[in-house]
Amino acid sequence: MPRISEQDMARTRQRIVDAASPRLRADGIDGIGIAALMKGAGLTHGGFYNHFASKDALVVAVCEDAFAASLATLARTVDEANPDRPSLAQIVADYLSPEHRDQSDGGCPSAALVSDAGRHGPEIQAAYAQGVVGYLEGFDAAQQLEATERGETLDPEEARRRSIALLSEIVGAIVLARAIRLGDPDLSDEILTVNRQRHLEDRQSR
Amino acid sequence: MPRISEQDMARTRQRIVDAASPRLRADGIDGIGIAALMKGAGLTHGGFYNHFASKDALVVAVCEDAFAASLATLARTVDEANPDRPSLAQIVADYLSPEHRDQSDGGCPSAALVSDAGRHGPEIQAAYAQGVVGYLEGFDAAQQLEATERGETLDPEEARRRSIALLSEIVGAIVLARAIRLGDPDLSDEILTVNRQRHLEDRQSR
DNA sequence: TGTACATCAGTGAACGCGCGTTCACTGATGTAC
DNA sequence: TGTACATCAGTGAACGCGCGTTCACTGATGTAC
Repeated sequence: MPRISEQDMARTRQRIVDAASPRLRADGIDGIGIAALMKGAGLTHGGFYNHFASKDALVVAVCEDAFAASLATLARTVDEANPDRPSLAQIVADYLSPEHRDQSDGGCPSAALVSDAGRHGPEIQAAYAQGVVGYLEGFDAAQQLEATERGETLDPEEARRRSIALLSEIVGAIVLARAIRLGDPDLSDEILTVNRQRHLEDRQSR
Repeated sequence: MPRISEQDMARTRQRIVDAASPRLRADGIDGIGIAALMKGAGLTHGGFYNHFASKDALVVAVCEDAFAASLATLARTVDEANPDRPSLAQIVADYLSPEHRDQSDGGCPSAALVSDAGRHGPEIQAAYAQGVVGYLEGFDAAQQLEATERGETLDPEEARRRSIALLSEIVGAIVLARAIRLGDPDLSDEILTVNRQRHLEDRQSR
């Protein structure tokens, strides 16, 4: 009965999400309009509401999607089947790299959307919070695995506290580095470098 | 010759800055318009350009003003003439309090404007960067004073690294806490609490 | 002191533009028989 | 198999609105004489 299959509908919807994701991160939720986002997906703006009830609903979908992709990378740190799995330190080093700072349209949605989420409603904040929960669980798991490999045990509550502090520090570092990239490039680099090094020291002294 | 004195002009300009400062922090640079900001200052929007060359110029002025006020509070930690001067730990505890999180229109401009700065031009980023430099200098000075009081010496480079890590952590913690306040209030509180406690431990173990 | 004039901060209409959302329409696809 | 009809994803004009900025104007204040 429908003109196109459910599968095609889902594909188009995903195309909209894929096109919107980088632009929302780069320009902010209020920094780019429906028309431009739909044009980026190769569509006209009127059809948007066949797929989403509102712009907020799209933002929720983008949050879910972007966090899922980001968490998949994090999950590789605990993929015991993968002999080349990255360490948590490696993940942090990548996160705090100048490349990640300068790639504002991709990368971690935590960093790109954090202030936007704070200025929007409960639906968007709930989607964002789910992503934060996922990050903390990923950090917890990575810490536990690395402790086990060193033959140590790690109190789950202590692991959680470290995960929260780690997420706060890397999110803070990258948003600060991005905020002054054009205004004081040296200080921007220094913020990334210092936080990268401090995390390495932490790991070594443990 | 001029209709009103230079002093009156400066007063009106300051009134615009004072009215704009909380609203820009709460709604974001792109979240509120010139007309609304001028109305908040009791003026009509057309006169705006008698005082500022552009909206960006106002944002620069607001950055300078808000950081100056914030840094004045920080400077009290090293005011040796003040017997009741707050410790750095107290400053951090206030910064990471639920009250500061919920007062999104005031408080630290670092936190409120960090993502906005990242999405705007070099002028705004330069003003923002100046504020960050001020914060770091304030943290350095407070650490040195507290080390001296404990009869210790603190390597300036180590102090700077700690200042950078501290600023990253508290900015990250508060923007994350604000981003999920409506979506997961318990986790929002937990992020503040954990970072507060970690900072206290740090100080004790040193 | 009184009058004519110049200055210019502030007013409010207007500029072109983009916003989120609605809606009458289109035309390719599917079903019914 | 062929034809009539229903569905509905996608189109593009339009809704009312707010944006940053410009500009002709106003009227209170200052200077000149």
